[in-house]
Amino acid sequence: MAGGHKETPGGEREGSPRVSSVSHLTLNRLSFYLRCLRSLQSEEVQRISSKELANRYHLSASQIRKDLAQFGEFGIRGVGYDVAQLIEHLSDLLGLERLHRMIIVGMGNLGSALACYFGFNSGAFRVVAGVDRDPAKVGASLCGFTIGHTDDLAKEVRRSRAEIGILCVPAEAAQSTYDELVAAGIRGVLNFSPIRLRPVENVAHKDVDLRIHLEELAFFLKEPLPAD
Amino acid sequence: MAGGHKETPGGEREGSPRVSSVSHLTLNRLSFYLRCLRSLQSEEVQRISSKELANRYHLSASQIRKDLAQFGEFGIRGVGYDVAQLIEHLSDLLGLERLHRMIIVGMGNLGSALACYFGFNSGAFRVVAGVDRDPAKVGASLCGFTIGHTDDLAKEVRRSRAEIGILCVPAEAAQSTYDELVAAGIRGVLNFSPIRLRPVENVAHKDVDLRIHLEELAFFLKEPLPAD
DNA sequence: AGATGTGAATGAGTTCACAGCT
DNA sequence: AGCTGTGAACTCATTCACATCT
Repeated sequence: MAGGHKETPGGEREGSPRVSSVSHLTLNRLSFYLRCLRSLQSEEVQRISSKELANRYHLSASQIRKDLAQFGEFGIRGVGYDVAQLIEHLSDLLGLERLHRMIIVGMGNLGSALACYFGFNSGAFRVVAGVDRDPAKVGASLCGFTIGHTDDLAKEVRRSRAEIGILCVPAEAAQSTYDELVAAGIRGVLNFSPIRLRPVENVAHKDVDLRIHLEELAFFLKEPLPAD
Repeated sequence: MAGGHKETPGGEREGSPRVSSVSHLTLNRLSFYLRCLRSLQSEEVQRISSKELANRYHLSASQIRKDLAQFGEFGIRGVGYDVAQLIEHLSDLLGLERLHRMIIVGMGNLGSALACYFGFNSGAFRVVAGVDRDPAKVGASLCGFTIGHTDDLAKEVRRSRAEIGILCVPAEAAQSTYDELVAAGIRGVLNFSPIRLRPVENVAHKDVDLRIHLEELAFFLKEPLPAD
């Protein structure tokens, strides 16, 4: 087996040989903390302790501290954390201080939806291009860009200066499209197709398998309802 | 899932002891194994050892065996696993033997896309209903059902006999809509809204936060590309 | 022999508990 | 006093190694 990267088959696998090894669990929590802090800021809260943050959002205080301490001393002992400052630090840490341009490959149901999805077009993220194989779709405009043809993928990536590719093509096309994206110089890929990609060095990579989430739910629905 | 790792999807009550204490990591792997096995079956492979399965799909042989052994002795020592039999066992185990009817709440970009998404309308899953607050959307037909009004949520759930709710409403509406779904008798919820729901006993529950995946990617894009 | 199933060892991730700073 | 930051304890998850079965 090649380099020892940890994998969670079918669910989230996370790419790139990591130099600074932060677990994706920690990263996800940091993202979540950031969201909480923004909410607090809008409520004009200026300082917060790990304990209160934990109470408000059902988190663990010691875990908040551990997570943050990994990256420096952001808090003030005896006081807590400065909300604005911590937002600043976390945004910086997560790479959210600049805009990330994204291209969607495969403008089917899911691709089209994501192109206009608020979560993909707010804050540090923006969908700036999209391509599809189907000539009938090419040329259509939606949510701020005009759909190009998948044959021009590399050109579209360069033109739009996208650094993240959102892969929404069917399973059969996923690996080849991924390789094209990488060849075009993409730096990160969010893969919605239900297959495992052969990942490339130095390209960040995240699988999101929507079906698998349903199957997880199904497992719990199978269990007999405890009639209490 | 946003932060916590200790999520307890569904009210954890003692039903079958071994069934209720399966980690979601294991469950996701089982789903993935099942997919691999189906692919093998379509290639007419009849028997496979954990080692070969692992090699083919970049998994860990001992983990495959551990995962499966949790639920019984499905293999034949000295031989391997019977593909068809194991598919049967896994489908059964994951509750994929019967159809799961689903209702989408919030027919915006994402909701509409999921309604017609293949992964949500194949195998054991089918979207059978959808509702929205916007009267302009109510009455429209797509992908096999007619959009109802969110005010009639409980009625729609009953009429369509949906057991899973797909929550695609904005953050503000998420908690109240969740509560309505639960009151309407829904048994599982897949939550795409970016907030943490206060979960209810005995309702299976899974958060899928698409934005957080982007933020995870952004972190790796921020890092200096390792030259090693 | 050859592969499973499983206790034991290792490793990852989380919580505890407290030293040390404000 | 109060709260952070952190080593140590603990829990959960994966890998190893081998006894066990075909």
